Amino acid sequence: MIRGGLMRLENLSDDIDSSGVNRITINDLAEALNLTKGTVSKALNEYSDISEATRLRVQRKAAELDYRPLAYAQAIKTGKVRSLGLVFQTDSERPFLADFLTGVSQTATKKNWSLTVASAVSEDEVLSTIKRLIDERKADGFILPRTKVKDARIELLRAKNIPFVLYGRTQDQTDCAWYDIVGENAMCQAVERLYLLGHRNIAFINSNVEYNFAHLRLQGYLKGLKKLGLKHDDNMVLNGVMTTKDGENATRKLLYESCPPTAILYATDVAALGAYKVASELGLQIGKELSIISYDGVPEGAFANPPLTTFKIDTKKAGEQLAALLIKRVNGEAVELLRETDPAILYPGESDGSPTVSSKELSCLLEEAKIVKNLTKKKGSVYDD
Amino acid sequence: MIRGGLMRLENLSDDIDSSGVNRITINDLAEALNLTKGTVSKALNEYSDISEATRLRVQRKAAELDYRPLAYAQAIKTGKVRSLGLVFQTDSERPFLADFLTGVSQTATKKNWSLTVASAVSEDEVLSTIKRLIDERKADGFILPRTKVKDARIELLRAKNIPFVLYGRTQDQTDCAWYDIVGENAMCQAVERLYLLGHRNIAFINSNVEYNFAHLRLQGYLKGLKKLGLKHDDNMVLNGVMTTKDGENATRKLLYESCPPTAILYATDVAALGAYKVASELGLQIGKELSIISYDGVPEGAFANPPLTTFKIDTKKAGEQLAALLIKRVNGEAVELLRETDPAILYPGESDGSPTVSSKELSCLLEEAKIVKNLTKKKGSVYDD
DNA sequence: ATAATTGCCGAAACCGGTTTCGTTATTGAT
DNA sequence: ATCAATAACGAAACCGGTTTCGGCAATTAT
Repeated sequence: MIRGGLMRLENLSDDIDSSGVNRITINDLAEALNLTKGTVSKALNEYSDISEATRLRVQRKAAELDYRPLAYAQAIKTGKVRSLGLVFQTDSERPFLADFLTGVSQTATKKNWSLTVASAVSEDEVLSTIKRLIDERKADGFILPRTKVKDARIELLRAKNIPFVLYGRTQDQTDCAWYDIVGENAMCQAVERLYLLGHRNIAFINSNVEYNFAHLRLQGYLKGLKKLGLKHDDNMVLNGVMTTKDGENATRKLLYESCPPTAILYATDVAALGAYKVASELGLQIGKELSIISYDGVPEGAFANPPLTTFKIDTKKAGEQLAALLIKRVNGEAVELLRETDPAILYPGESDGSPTVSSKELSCLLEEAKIVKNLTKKKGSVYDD
Repeated sequence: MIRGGLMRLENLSDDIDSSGVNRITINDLAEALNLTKGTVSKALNEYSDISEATRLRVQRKAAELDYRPLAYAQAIKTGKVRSLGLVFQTDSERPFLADFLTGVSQTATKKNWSLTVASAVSEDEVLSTIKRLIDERKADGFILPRTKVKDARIELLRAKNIPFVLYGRTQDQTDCAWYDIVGENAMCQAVERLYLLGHRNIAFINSNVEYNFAHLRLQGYLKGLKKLGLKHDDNMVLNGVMTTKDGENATRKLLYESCPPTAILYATDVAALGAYKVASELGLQIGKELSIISYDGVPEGAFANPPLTTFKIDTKKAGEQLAALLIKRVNGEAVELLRETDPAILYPGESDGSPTVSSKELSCLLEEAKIVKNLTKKKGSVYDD
């Protein structure tokens, strides 16, 4: 530990020894077996020029001594660190993150891989963070959540020839492996369900259509309308709704139309939760005068009153699948074999039902409510921002 | 790429080239500068035996060529991969995880470190996962969230001499660095606040006292009682309440006591949220007949009706501090200098107020409510499990 | 003027694995 | 019996950095 007069200027102390205390290396193992480390390595990696007998002998001894190769020492030759990269943008994906991480990391752990995560506040920062992780080889490949129709991350990784898998799909599918829930089918199914309940004026509150999932859900909604012979009204579709507050405003806007919808379909639960506030404000009973259906299956939906009818997605499973797919991708499997989808499952709540009033009657009801509301001073919450 | 007849049995394909395409290595840099790689390395690492002039020349050239050393190649000599380890147990810490990760990873990124996360379903799995990450050197040190009074993770890392920092404190503080919010002060303050509002019968619904934070919050509650000359009643303290459902049951139990509390203090928001269901069930107005205060500052609390009075913690900041502390720890700073705390900040909502009824009156009210409730058949939710 | 010191850099070892290539003993073919 | 092929392992190069050590030139001390 003595450096003969030289010093790293920034180094603070050397007395911490967290380094390989008693670590057993491949040399130790080779010595114990009276073999060379090359042979041991080949045995552990199942090379064909090692006899069955010595392979077993080596593997048994390795297990006995609890030998585990240093990931970074392996990487220096193989170029692989057995780590999945995940860079998420810190905005609205909150409700799913924990489940998602659990899924990804459990599968990674099971296969002796690990997970390197980073967060970034903007798209540019996401890109630069991915670049850094690539350059330093902290990850062998990346999981890209929330894919956009045109996604800069995909272009980057494609250009650098780094493996990746999408959570979601995208426009240009070249080199893309993915896992996705077919949300468009769910939306179509939702329109059908509302139609069968008697609704004829069904609106759609969508997320930002830059995201591929929102793009697809809109298609599903439109497909549902077409299938049932309902005509599409541009005023009945609002895009770009990302938060509960947005959802609140969008809902209000739709209800203030001259011919308000008796049912609203939401692309996301967070948006749909905004409807509850508007409904109580306007004295509407959700599931009666106004029916709503949405998508995601966040816990808050189940606690809402009445419980939200929604299409639930299994976020943990998504994480598991994506981890497995990416590992295969890094190991060189063809992307065409690495594309999976699952359906979203409907969880009926009590937020949808047969309309108790027609669109016109609803309009009258709301006219009255608006007058009452303007007379009553709203009491502000301390949390209001 | 030809292996002369040999083959790794498990390998699927070799034609994927995600390895260093066009990566610029330290050799390239050395060549461009007409120096040896050793000199370049020393220049970049600010060794004192490199002249100011060449140091600058090297660093400029490195920036120009966008040279970034491979983390794993550095690690092979230094033993450090510049990565923070975080293994979380997948149970109830959901609401904080996203913010926490954001904080940790942002600070890590800023200092050119990365974050390796894993999840585990049990304490044993947490321990084995930490062991694996150590053995493979996927992380240089660990952040331990949710420390227990006696914590097996601490014992493990202490024994292996691996750096770690606690989110929370613990009983045996040997070798421990930490960041924590002084929740015990918040609890004491809450008791005081309720006392000043006129409450004399204040109950406490606590989390599992195995966790150090719960242990401390109980101390804070007791200290508050003592300070104000209120006598401590064992029936007014319930431990082990972890979920909203638990909180509901615990609240009900307290209210069914012969002398029910007019105010309940909760160690966590998730527990306190259970009170809302009980209150609506029993026809109690929170903030009037029953006052509640809790701790954490989860978003749901602000949306609750009436909004929850709670002590908010800045989880993102906690992540940032812990990342910074751990990096310093890995760099060899003494633990005594790496211990930080912050106060929890009170966010007054409307869930606490002067009691509108005495404890005895409340008891009568509840007696009536119970009879009514038994007559009314409760309509089950589809989400009930 | 000579010896000792210092500043600065090159040469080479080293870290712990993986992979290539060479070597020996054995087997099979002619 | 001879030769080619094969099976199984050893020897050594190699990966991309870091760190030790040695050496030369310039400076300082004697």
